Amino acid sequence: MDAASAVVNDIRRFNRFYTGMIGLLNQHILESNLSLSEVRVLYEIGQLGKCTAGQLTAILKIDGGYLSRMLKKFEKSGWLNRQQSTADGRTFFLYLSAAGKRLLSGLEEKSTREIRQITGHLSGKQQQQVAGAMKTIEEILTAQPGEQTTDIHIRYNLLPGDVGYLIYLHGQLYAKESGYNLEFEAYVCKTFYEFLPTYNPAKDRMFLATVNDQIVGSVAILGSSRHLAQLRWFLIHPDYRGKGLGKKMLQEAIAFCKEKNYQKVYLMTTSMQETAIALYKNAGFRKTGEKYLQLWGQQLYEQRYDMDLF
Amino acid sequence: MDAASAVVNDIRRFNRFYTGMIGLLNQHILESNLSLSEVRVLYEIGQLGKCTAGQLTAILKIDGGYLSRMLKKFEKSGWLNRQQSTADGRTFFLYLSAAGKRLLSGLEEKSTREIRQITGHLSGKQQQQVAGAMKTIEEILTAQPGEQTTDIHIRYNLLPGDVGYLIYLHGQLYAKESGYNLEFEAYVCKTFYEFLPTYNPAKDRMFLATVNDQIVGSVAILGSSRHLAQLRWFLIHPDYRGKGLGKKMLQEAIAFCKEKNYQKVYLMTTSMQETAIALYKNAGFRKTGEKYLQLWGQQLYEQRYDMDLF
DNA sequence: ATCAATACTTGACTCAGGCAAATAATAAAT
DNA sequence: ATTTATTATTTGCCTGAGTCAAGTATTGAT
Repeated sequence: MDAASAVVNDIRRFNRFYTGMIGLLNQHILESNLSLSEVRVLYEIGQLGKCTAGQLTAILKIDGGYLSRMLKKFEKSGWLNRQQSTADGRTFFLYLSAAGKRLLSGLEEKSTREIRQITGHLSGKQQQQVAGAMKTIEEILTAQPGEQTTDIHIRYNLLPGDVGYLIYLHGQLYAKESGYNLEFEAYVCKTFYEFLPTYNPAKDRMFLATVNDQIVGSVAILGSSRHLAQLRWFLIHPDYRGKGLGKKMLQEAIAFCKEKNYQKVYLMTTSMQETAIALYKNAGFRKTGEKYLQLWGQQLYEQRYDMDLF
Repeated sequence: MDAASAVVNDIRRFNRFYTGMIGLLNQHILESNLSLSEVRVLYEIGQLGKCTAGQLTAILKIDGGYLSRMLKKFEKSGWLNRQQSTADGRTFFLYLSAAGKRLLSGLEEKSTREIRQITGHLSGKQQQQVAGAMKTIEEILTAQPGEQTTDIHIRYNLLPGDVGYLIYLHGQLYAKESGYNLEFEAYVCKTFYEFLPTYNPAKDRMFLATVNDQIVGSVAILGSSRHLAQLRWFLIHPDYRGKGLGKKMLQEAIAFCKEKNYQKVYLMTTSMQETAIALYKNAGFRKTGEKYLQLWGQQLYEQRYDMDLF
């Protein structure tokens, strides 16, 4: 079975599962004298505030006639107020009355209790996982084709765990993509270990691209001397490549160099990092040195790139 | 709003979203002359193979009378065969006939088309993400309270990324739980950097507890000399504490020491690591030294624990 | 043999919800 | 200005999904 079919099966499976789950989670509706559709309508009016019947039929995809009767019932029960539009006498604006709002919040409270009952025995982390997974599904499935779904945030401070996570990313990605062995990870370890005691925000800066607080890209500028800076630890997680993130981060890094009046910035890389090198060149770096090395279980050319800033 | 309420809201939100989604995904059912419940029953019989009406009411939580009529309809349509149990004349075993199976596979095909329509514009990765998120939800929500949901696996080899991830875990957890600053993470970096070049499986061993290939606990034995070993990097992720994992890992580590004929094993820790110390003591370690230090942004007692192995 | 429990069936009913025609207001066309 | 088409909502009419309770047949326990 190919990957696409597997996905379809997973989704179908989940549908079946969640059909049952929704049944469980909507039991409170059974206790009220409302139908699921009625609750959905009430909720939607509560959310939209001022809306018309037409909007509701479009959003909830329910029959207009059915809705009309529902609204009549709501009005009769005192949950809903209607106000004819002055601009268009055919339409009525719908509002929940105080009683309607009370009803709705009562329903939400019951729903909360129900959800708590189902998720109560889960650990905090599991609950977070479930909520996170739900968000993922919703975001991806509601995204319009081509729309940017996840927003990437860049931060500049170094928090506990960041260094380790960066080493992890380097170790894992370079092993996967370039076949580097564990020595490389030890080397990265060393670079961070040597850097940390000298870290000074006045001359050094980290750029950490994060998605949901998880690092997906990095680059750093370290002041080597008064006039020379080194660019290090440039890395973009494969899932977030091709979105201009790398370019943006390099731009920010170079802007920082200029801001701090460095005259030159350089970086070390290897011939294997073709994608990164393309970005370096694009940003204005030029190759200034090359040396053949056998390192990290690979045969490679260590290269130096430099860039004059002013 | 506290975290728990946020989770509840996320779930409620998802319910609303997925209620609509299920509507979309079940449109093919409208085209057939079957109700959602009928399809669910057909599917369930198809899955279970040989089942009884009672089982179905229990699984799908539908009314017995309704089910009875449904089954009659299915039988009449030639989709279902019933066979009275010889052991219990009240029950009938239900099977789909060839026609029933055909009907079901036709429905699944339509459903597949529908899912493809919705997921078609997504990238392969996004589809994987959706499917993965769905699995997460299902797994977590179907787990029984107290049930071991995730199985923890212990491995002994060091893969690319492991070192970085361990540093990450140390940096993050010690910062959160003991307030250590970044210097601590640098220190951990150093310990790994110094260890890696000397790593020798004949005398050293890592123990990495993983869940879905993600490290959730660790401990290591490093041979200091022919007769003395050091236990290091003992850590259990908070979500996986209190399950006996720490105890088990220490036991394995000590067993390894004995296997390699070390006479003594020692470890360094600080007075703040009370939970770990309790486990150390329980495993047979005794405190042999203590020194006051100001380190990692904290005031603490560095302690040494030793254990004679034979 | 009797009685209670279990597995399913049948009868009687309700009400959610769909469809189409009706009504009423507005916009467009002549 | 009048007709015609369109849109927003309402009403009448209907079906069938699903519920509840009583009924039948079988089994197990005493």
